[in-house]
Amino acid sequence: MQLTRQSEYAIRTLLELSKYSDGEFIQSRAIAIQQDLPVQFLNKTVQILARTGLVETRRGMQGGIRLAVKPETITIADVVVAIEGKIAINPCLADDYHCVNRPNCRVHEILERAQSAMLAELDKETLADLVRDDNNERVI
Amino acid sequence: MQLTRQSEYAIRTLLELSKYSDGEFIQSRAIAIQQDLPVQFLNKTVQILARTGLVETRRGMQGGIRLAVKPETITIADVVVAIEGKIAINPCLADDYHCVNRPNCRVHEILERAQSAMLAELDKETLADLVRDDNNERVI
DNA sequence: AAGTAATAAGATTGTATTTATCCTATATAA
DNA sequence: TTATATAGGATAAATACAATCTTATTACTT
Repeated sequence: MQLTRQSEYAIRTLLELSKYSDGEFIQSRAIAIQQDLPVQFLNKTVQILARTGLVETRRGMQGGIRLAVKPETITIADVVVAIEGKIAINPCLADDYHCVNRPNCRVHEILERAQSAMLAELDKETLADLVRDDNNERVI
Repeated sequence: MQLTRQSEYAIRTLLELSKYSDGEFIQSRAIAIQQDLPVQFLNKTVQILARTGLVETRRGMQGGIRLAVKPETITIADVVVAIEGKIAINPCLADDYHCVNRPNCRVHEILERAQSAMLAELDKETLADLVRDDNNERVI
């Protein structure tokens, strides 16, 4: 329903991975330290990203995480949708929500417009855009 | 953090009141029936709207609720902010949120831009706009 | 003055969601 | 075969959301 912390973590994770986009696997622990995120929760987040095909993972020694696609092709909206599923800023915008006022409801219509405006904004920026302007230097 | 059902209820309530904007007090029960909302919860919502000055209430017989301002001057954003307080579509946008990446954080920046786009959309429409196009006829 | 009708306000409850953490399993390289 | 890293399930703690209950307060009506 909303943009959770996990979405933010996912963005930061992918942002971090974008800095290394030359095929090498980065350990989740390193990302967690770098971006100050709880490791275990980050691992859960990575699992989701892996299932949706945004990252590739490798277990065992020399294992870790890497982008599965070019950072130019992933928008922030892509990341958010990967984590949250279909967005609905208000319950009445959810697919399975039954409302007596449908389908001709001005409230619904306006909320939907607001949501679209938000998602459009998130769809403007790719990971590549972000990493280009990011102030956080690569430390490790 | 998000646009709750209570926000939607508030919008619907004010929308309903806008249909009668000639100074008469409408009972919350009538609004609840008209818009299919839980009465007690609606009363809570009205209390908030009253505190923020959007509606006036009167107790006792012949009492009820009415708009405190003209429907042309209330935007949907006004209503949402009245109910939710300062909006933050992501925890990192909250005022009291401490983040190591501040103040130079691209993620924060983009989320903020998305939020602004959303609020701008909600700020475009007033209650008067809504009631003009509303399909729900006044029944009582 | 008493009774009735309406909202105000505080307390409480139930549920769902969010944000983790723990533990065991599985894969992989050295 | 051992050390290392993610996978996945279970669970827990915290928070938020939605709703209800109860008692007060206000105000008209008779």
